[in-house]
Amino acid sequence: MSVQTSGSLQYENGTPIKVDITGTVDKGFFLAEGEWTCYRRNYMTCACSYSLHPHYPGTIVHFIPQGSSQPYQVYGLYMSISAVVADNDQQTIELVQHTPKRDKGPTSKPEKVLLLPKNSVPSHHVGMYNDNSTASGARAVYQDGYGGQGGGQPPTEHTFERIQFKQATQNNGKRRAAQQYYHLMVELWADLGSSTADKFVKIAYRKSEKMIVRGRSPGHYQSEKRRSHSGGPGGSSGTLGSYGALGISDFSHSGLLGGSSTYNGSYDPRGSVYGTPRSHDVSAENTMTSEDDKSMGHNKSYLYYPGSMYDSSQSRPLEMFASRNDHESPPAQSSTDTKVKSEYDITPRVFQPPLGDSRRPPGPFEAKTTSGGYYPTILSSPSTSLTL
DNA sequence: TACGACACATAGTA
DNA sequence: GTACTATGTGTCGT
Repeated sequence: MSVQTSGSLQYENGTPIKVDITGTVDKGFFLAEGEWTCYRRNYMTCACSYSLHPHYPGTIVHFIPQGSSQPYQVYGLYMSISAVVADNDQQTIELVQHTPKRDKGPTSKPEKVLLLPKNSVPSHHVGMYNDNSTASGARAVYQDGYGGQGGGQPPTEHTFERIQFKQATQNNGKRRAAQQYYHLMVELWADLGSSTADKFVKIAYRKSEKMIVRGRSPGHYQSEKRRSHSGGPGGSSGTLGSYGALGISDFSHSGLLGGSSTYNGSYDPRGSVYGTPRSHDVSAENTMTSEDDKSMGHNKSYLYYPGSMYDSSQSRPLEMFASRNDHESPPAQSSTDTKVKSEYDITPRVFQPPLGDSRRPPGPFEAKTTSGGYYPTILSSPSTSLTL
C-alpha cells in the first residue's frame, strides 16, 4: 500500500511536495500460514520516518486539505502509529505502549513524535524509551522547514517500542469463521498551529499488510499447526525478536508488501521456535552480532540499524507495509521453508536500513534492498522487521 | 473466546 | 558466577 494522503503539501512558492512514509516493524511478527501474525501480548517495535520530494530545507511548507484551496502553514510534521480493522478503516484498534516495567509501569498510547524528513538531516534513531516524552515534547518550530532548533534537532526517524495491540483479531484459530485482520498504520500529522481548530491534522498515512493478532499464548496455537513440522529448534532470540522468521522477511516482500501472492509455505516459524525455546544458538546468527549491535550504540540496541548503511548487510526487513517496489524477488522458499524459517526465526533486527539520508532514494525501500545478499544475512539476525 | 493479572523462565547485561 | 532487567509465555479467573 502506498501512502494515502488527505490533502496536499506544497512549498511557499507553490511547488508540490510528494510525501513518502516508511514504517518498519522490527519484531513481534512472523508468518503463520501465509499471514502476518503476532501475539497481542508480545511487544513489537515500529520504526517510522518520512521523506519529502522535492526537499527544500528551510522553505516554509503549506498544507492544503483535500477539497479545499486554503493553505495552512505547517509548523512541524509528526508521526504516530495506529491500527485499524482491515475491512473497516473506521474501526480503530488501540495500541498501547508499555514501559520496561510492564504491568508495573504506566501504559500509554503511541503519541505523535516530531520528526524531520528523512531526506533532511541525518540522524539517529531515537526513541527508545521515552514513552511519551518525545511526543509532545519539544515542539519545535518547523517553519522553515525543519529544524530550527539548534542543537536539538528532531530526529528523522522514531521507533515506537514495546507496542502491543489492545485487542486481538476476531476468530483467530477458528478456521471456519471469517478471520478478522488488522492493518498497522503509520500516520503523518501536520502541526498547523492555531490556524485551525485542530492543531494537528493527519495529512498522510501508510497501512501495512493485513495481519492477525492472536490473543492467546503461543502454546494454544501450536497444536493447530499441523503442518508443521517438528519443531525445530528455532530459536528465537529471546528478547530480540522472536519470531521473526526470516523467511518471513523474504516473503515479506511479497507478502506484506504487495506482493502478495506467492507465498507458499509458511507456517509458523514458531513451531520451531517454540519447540526449543529460545536458543540462540541456532545458527549463526550472528551476523549481526556484536559488532553491529554494539555499534549501534544505543543501549538498547534495537533501534539502530547499521545495516542499512552498510546495506547489504543486514537484513531485510519485512516489509509489511507496502512499498512499491518489491525489490527482490521473492526468495524462494518453498520447501525448505521449514528450515528456512527456523533459521530465520531469527532475523535481524536491523531492518530498515537507515534510510539515512544519504541513501534516500526515492523510495524507501530501495535502499534496503540493496542487499542483494541479504538473505544470508538474514538468517542470522534475530528479529524480523517489516517495512511499511 | 478474549482479556487482564500474576507468575515463572530465559536471555542479556551489569 | 550472581543479581538485575527485559521480555516471552503459561495459567487462572472473569
